[in-house]
Amino acid sequence: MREGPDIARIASLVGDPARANMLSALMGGTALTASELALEAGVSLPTASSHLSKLMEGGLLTLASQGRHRYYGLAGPQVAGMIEAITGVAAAVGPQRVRPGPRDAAMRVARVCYDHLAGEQAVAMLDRLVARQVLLRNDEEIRLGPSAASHFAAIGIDVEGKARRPVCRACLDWSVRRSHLAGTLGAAILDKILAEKWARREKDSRAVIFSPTGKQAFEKTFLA
Amino acid sequence: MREGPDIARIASLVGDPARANMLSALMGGTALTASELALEAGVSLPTASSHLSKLMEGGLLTLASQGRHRYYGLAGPQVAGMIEAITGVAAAVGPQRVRPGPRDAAMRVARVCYDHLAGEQAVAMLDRLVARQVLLRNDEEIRLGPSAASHFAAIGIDVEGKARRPVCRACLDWSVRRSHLAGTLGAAILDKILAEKWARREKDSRAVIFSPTGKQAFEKTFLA
DNA sequence: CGCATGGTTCGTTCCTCATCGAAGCATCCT
DNA sequence: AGGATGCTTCGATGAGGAACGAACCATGCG
Repeated sequence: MREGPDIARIASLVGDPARANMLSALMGGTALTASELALEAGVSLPTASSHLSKLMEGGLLTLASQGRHRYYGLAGPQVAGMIEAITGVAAAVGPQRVRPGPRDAAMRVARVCYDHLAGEQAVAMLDRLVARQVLLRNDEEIRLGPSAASHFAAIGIDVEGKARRPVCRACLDWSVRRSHLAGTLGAAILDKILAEKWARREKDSRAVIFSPTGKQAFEKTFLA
Repeated sequence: MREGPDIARIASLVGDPARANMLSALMGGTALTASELALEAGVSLPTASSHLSKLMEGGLLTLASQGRHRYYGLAGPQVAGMIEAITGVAAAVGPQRVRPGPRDAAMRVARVCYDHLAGEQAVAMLDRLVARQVLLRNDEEIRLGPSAASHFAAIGIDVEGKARRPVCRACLDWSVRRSHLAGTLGAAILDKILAEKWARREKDSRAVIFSPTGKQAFEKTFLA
């Protein structure tokens, strides 16, 4: 009988399909209401409410009440990192997805993963940044190259992260079997893309849709 | 209803207390037999066996049969990383451990965490390496400093990792609330400590006991 | 070969927990 | 105020799965 942190308690919170779906949905980075999450999880509103209070009690979610709406969001990067880790194992281990899911074609091209960009576009971007040695990669480990600071400064992104998170991290993509860029840099790049209106987020989805000109600008900036 | 990797399946495997205890025990890095794991989890042998076959089916464990013994071990660094992530959240979230557990004093000083050193000694070592700028740290992110290669080469450790894992990573310590060094470098350092016989592993425990002279050598090498 | 040890399989019991309908509370709109 | 929307609580139902004892295979030893 060992002690230590109650890992079973946390894992079992994620271990229910309905709750897992909710958490996955929240990996989109935006907070969602109870009814949206109920829809996402495929359960009735009372059931969802019950799950949400459990997740709250477990400290995995934060709650922001705005009028009659109650927005639930992931409690922080550490929780998001845990979900990522579990998703990675599940993807590696599962024979799953008999059909490699053209489920939502746009989702495979580009989507939001908690607070950074994922999907084929994101994978291509990381590959290119590594090829140009702006970033240096050693499998799962990613760090800034010598030219990184000036390179990103030219785009208007400050890489001197003072935040409580790594500047760059590899995040395994479940659709492709490759990694994309997470961390504060990944988040900053997504911010940039949305701020410049190169792309917009699909309503009620994690998909990110690039406009024709936005795609050009993105490729010019990150895939050149 | 979303698809993607079956994260609930994986999480629910970890979500049972008995299985969570087994996995935690295996974080010690050494493979264990079914009966050892039954003891560790506090369940009967049949129950343990049932859990183990579920973990096997889930792809979380590997099995090595040796005569009439069957050694179960974690399936790989990715699985270990997931357990670490869950443990980190559990430690951060839990009010737990009413008594901050002098449970096993030696465990708090130094213990094995999957394949690297954890505990107060390990935390001190990471702090010192960062202070000396052998390693550069940005909260959760750790990378090699300019002098790292020569510094570790002098000790007989090659930091040029070709492995499928990051060279260095921060791993949150559940006893202290600080991080210690994981990754291939962390593993190499633990190897070194054991190879030099500076310390030995306590039987049936994750505790690592330094000999008086070994402790001196360790401090001279890493805490100077 | 026979016995002991290490492990798994089977069958049963039991309890937790997910689920939903109905009813209740809160907030906003007109 | 009255009604509508968003969400939570309550209570009853039901299913999954964790637990163990007993019996069953496999390996090693004398």
